[in-house]
Amino acid sequence: MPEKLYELDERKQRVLKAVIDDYIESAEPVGSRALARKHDLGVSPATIRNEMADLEMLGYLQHLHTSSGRVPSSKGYRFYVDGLIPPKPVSDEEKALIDRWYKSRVQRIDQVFEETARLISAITKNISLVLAPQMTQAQFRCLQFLPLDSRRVITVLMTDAGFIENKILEMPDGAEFEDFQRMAAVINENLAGHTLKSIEHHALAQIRDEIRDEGLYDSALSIIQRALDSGKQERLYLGGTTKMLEQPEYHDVEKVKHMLMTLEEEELMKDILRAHIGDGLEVTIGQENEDSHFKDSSIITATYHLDGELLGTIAVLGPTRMEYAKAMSLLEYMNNNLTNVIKRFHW
Amino acid sequence: MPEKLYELDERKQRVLKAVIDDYIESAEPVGSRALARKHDLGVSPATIRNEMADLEMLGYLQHLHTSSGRVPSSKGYRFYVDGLIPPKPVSDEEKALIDRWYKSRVQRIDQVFEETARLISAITKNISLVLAPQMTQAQFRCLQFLPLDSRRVITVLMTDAGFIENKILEMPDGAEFEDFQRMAAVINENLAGHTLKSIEHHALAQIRDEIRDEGLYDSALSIIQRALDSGKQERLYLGGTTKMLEQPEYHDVEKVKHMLMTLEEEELMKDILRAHIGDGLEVTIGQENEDSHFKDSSIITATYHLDGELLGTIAVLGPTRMEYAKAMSLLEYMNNNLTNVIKRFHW
DNA sequence: TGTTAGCACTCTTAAAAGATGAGTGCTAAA
DNA sequence: TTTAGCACTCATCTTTTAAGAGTGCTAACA
Repeated sequence: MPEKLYELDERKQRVLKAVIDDYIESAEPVGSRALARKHDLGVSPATIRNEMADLEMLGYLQHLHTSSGRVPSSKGYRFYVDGLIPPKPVSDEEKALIDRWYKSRVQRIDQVFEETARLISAITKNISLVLAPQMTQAQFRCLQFLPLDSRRVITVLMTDAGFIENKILEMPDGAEFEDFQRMAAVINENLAGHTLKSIEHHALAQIRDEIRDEGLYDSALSIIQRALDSGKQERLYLGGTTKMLEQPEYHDVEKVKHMLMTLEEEELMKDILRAHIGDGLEVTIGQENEDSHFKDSSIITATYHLDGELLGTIAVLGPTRMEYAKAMSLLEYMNNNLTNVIKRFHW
Repeated sequence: MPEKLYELDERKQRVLKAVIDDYIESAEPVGSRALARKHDLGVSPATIRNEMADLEMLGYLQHLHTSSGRVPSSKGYRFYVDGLIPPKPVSDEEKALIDRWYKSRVQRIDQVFEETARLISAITKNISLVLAPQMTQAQFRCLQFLPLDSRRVITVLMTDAGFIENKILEMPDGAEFEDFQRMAAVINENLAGHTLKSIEHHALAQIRDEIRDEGLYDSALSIIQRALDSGKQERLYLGGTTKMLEQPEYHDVEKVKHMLMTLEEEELMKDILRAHIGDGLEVTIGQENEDSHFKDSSIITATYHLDGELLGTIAVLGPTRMEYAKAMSLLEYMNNNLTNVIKRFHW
């Protein structure tokens, strides 16, 4: 049966696309009559009924109740996303909006991520997630100490991606600020250009040799350690928890509560995003989600890079009935844009 | 009529208190029979009915519909809060929880505020707002420059309350890093101990005299300006948007959406909190709120201080039917506690 | 053989009608 | 002044009814 290869003939595909387009727009189960009226498929409702029955048998559509129209299944959406989806590029107005938005709101680099999340939510009316770069991927640029008082110094750590972290440290007994400055010189010489990750594992040994003083070395070690620590975790920015209420799927407070509580589990959400990291755009639909919390949600992720280095992930999370075309092209655009915006903070 | 002075005799007060206690707990309009059963007031439902009718005439209670029990009015809550409220101190377990919470989660000072908001929401199941100190109130401690590359320096600004802000700046043409260091010395000598606010207005003139170079002075000025800018605004931390869904008042998505959208207007919320700043605990109930968005909400605020200096405000925002006793004592406790926690970051 | 019209049937949703019950207000008696 | 009693009001819950959208199947048609 060569039919097997192309399970869906051209008309079935047209019907499927029409059903999904309709459902995405209306959030109501779609019936044969309405379908025949809106999209002119050139056949009668009865024929469409037959096609829909076939599509249901094949698993692309679902019946909620014996009566009442059909709704796409995960498999249906999958086929739609993989082949039927109409391109819906980001409009010029939207591009202009995005540009203006960044220009007016972003000062510090963490605001880039915050505003990116907000922007994605504003445009897609869905929840957005932005996983900001692990600083471990970033390269060490320099570490400086500033005297604070007789017992403390401020450690300022910089990476090549424009991140600056600071931390107040107690000086060990007997140490002078000059010792710290000497240490900084040694450290900077040895570590410049290394990724933060590799610092942890290798480069410290060399420093040990150069700093003769055991006690000072130990505190240097713990200082770097602690300075790195705060930069180590990826940060997750969340947007659109208000916007999502506009989706009819969340007109029930219980569902909202459930979703918000899930989103609050930051580690879980990070894991999910990390698991989705692939190259470019990745769409995970309903049942395809491993986590049971998201069996009726879809997640679209895009990973952004800088000079070939993986930096992070941006994502849209919403009901399976989602404007995939729009969300996907937006993420793609934001993806490229984000790289540019970050570069402004990069030197 | 001496009665006028004490509009409510002792029994009326007991009835009012019982009604409010009941309503706060159940969120259902309370009727005379149920009241007589639960609280033993020693009189029959009929008598209570009469008392309630009086209380309604006097404006302390309200009728939703001809039938169905009574609900407290803003005036009723006001009387309750001012005189009837049963003390409900923070329990030892809660104190322990708070202590552990801070110890395990707080590293940087901004986390203090973030976690304070989260904690208040967790305990009161209501929205919490924390208005973090204006850094303008804080005292300038020192400003340091760090070389970044040939064209840029990193500016690090410290205040006595432990805030550190940093910012990357372009060096003006012809300037050397040594110039910046010289400038830092001048600036530090002149500004140490001044509040950030006063710096803006006064102290800069002296610096002008000491730094002879006009061009350098201008850039110094803009540097300080920009470094201060980011610290100038008060920051608002918001917590409990998920927790609020547990209140029956927010079982309607439209109300939730409305509230969340209002909360998103950061400047509006800041203004409201600023307007509420008084000494110690302040309770604003329902209609007493000037902003129309909060006519059926209550806001409890507490301001926290450090060494007599106003630092900021913490607040609980919820439906008028709120556990005032609990929220008030919690805020009072957090208030003191916050001062201690902040002191850890203070030197 | 694929397409279509027709029709019985299903099931949801909305509106109407009734039943229940909590609560009030008033009157009259204690 | 307090209380019991009773008629009355409304919200709410359940049941009933009606309407409408949609399906599935059969038979006719091109």
